[in-house]
Amino acid sequence: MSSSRATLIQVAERAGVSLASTSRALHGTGASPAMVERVRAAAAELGYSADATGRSLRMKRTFQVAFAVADIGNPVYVEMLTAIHEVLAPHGYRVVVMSTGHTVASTVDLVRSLGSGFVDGLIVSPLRTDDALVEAIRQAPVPVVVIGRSLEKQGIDSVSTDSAAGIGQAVAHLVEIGRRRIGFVNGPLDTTPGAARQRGFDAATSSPAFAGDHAETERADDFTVAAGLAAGRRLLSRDPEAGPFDAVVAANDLLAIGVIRAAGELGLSVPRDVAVTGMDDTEIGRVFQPSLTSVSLGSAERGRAAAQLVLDRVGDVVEPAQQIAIGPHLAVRESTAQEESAR
Amino acid sequence: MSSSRATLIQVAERAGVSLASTSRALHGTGASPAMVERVRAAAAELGYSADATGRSLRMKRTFQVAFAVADIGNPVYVEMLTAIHEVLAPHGYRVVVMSTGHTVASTVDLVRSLGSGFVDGLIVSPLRTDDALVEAIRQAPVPVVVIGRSLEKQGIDSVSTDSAAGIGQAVAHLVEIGRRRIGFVNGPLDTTPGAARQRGFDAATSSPAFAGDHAETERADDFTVAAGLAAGRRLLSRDPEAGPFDAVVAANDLLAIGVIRAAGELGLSVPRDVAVTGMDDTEIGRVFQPSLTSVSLGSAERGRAAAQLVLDRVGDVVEPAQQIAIGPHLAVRESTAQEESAR
DNA sequence: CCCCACACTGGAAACGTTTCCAAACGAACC
DNA sequence: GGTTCGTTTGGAAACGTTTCCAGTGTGGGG
Repeated sequence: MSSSRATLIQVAERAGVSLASTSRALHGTGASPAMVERVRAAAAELGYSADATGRSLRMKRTFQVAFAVADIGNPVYVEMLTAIHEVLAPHGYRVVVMSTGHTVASTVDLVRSLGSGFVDGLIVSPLRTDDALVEAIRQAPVPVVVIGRSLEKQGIDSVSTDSAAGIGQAVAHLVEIGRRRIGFVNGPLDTTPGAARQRGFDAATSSPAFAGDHAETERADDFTVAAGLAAGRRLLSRDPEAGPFDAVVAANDLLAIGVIRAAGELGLSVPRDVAVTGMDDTEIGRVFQPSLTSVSLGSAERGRAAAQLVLDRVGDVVEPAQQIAIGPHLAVRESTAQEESAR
Repeated sequence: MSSSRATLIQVAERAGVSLASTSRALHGTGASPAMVERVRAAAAELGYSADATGRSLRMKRTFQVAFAVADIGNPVYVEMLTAIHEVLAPHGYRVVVMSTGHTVASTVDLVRSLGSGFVDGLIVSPLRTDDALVEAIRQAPVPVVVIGRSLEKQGIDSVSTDSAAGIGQAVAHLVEIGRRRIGFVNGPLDTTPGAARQRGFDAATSSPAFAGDHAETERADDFTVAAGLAAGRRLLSRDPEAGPFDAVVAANDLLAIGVIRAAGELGLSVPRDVAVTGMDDTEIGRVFQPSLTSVSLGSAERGRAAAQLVLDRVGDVVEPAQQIAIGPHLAVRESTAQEESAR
């Protein structure tokens, strides 16, 4: 916290050569070995390291990428952040964390703020999307990659997953292990994931393979454990004519954990009485007791893909918008173990 | 992703006034109302927003703060990050996430990299500390706040907690509910938290209040669930003369969860047979079954305090290094419920 | 009626870097 | 030995902003 930093000019003076040569010598190209040696020595003596701001101004590159989500604490986003950082850091890019806020309007503001050019690209995972946001993204002065639903028609780079199909996989798995009366605990329908997952559940339970079986939905206020607990209580207290639920599909690992707790309160054993599936395949679900069967949406993989996409874009590759899709896959664990293997 | 952005010069031309006046009009000070109006209009028409890089270069302020930890995925750090972001964002500061790596050397490198001035301050929570790191921090060209142990003697701003005392609280609580044979599952001793927690356990179990009771330590390879599971198995399979363990203090929530799983495997019920405490009071522990009694070290609070400290420092307040201490406190939950209230 | 103080404006410098351009130098070829 | 080419070097501009300084104009007070 002292000693104002050395500048390139000072290095040049110390080495007794011109500013231009100094820059070249340090940066590496077009300088004689003698010059490089000389400048390096001077730089080392002064403890010089190039000022990022000056360089950014000249090069029109900040070497920063922003990652924006509504809630940085959400395990899914944490996993993405980690993956993004892992991809970007080796390329010399820093990651700036930002919050989209919970409304579309605040997300639009965020995208607009890119106008001040503090970042070379943005990876954003919006909870809700509308035309204004799409338009703002299209107008953005730097590459923007959306993690969420595919925005192919809109001509925007996106990394998506098919969470509807993922819910289908969960339902298929439950049917396969003999469950017939399946409840669905979903989050708010006005969010992109909420809507998609509802579609997935409705489609799966109206398919021929499900014919004759029973399905109902209960909606939680939020994608949290607390909301899942409340919704789980409501759902499992219902008394369908077809008989009690023997399985619950949750739209989320956190909701699933809430549901499992609700089941416990009501004296139901998981998975014996009720099998439960989650979605996102988070660490918290993996270590839970019983460990949670969950549909992985490849959070880390999506993060990596998005980061790579930004990297490509920043490299001036002007191509049509790319759509990358990461397929969901089911990780089967204790919460849906076959009856005989459950202790 | 189009239209090269408008510059202040263009706004000035459009408004038909000088560059200087334009800047003043937008920035707010010393311009006539008419001028402000005129410039504002021009800026709006051009969709102007000031370039962060140019401004940074001139003002010698990046309006960015870095937060560096070994593992961004760790729930404790996520909580800190969230808190830091909440404090900094309203002040117009962006948060850059960085990784310290797992060695002291790489942390030193990171601190040195501050020399390139891409950030106005740094909040770092190093797993391990040595003289080289302390020296690097002292030499750093921007304010650095350390979250971890107190660095008062070294004259470095720090936000610390007394995790040793925290372990003491856990032990006291266990003694209070009648547990007499307490095991301790700790992480690596060569980390700052590992060392402190061991000290805390040793102190607590050698105090008069503990006289006559039994204590043993088992060391996990890491602060993870998997390591906790392995260590838990080892510890609980021991057969002390004093009788089987009726409580385990874990240095960490993740370790605690591993221990609980190990107990389950060995047919031991928590909390009836073995009470278990964790540390950090993470969400994952709160929602676990049984919910985890845990020593809160105030992660969010520490994050907030550190952010505030950086903010003060950036505001040129040159004062002696500050030490902020956040007291630990115990959150009692199901994993140490009294025998009679356990179902 | 003159002068002074004040509010406002414009010119220009500065922040630290990279890179374009021209000049200088040496070597190689005819 | 003169010309040409290629390599290396230095001067200077540029990136976009804020702010110092001097200058202009207006108002009011003497």
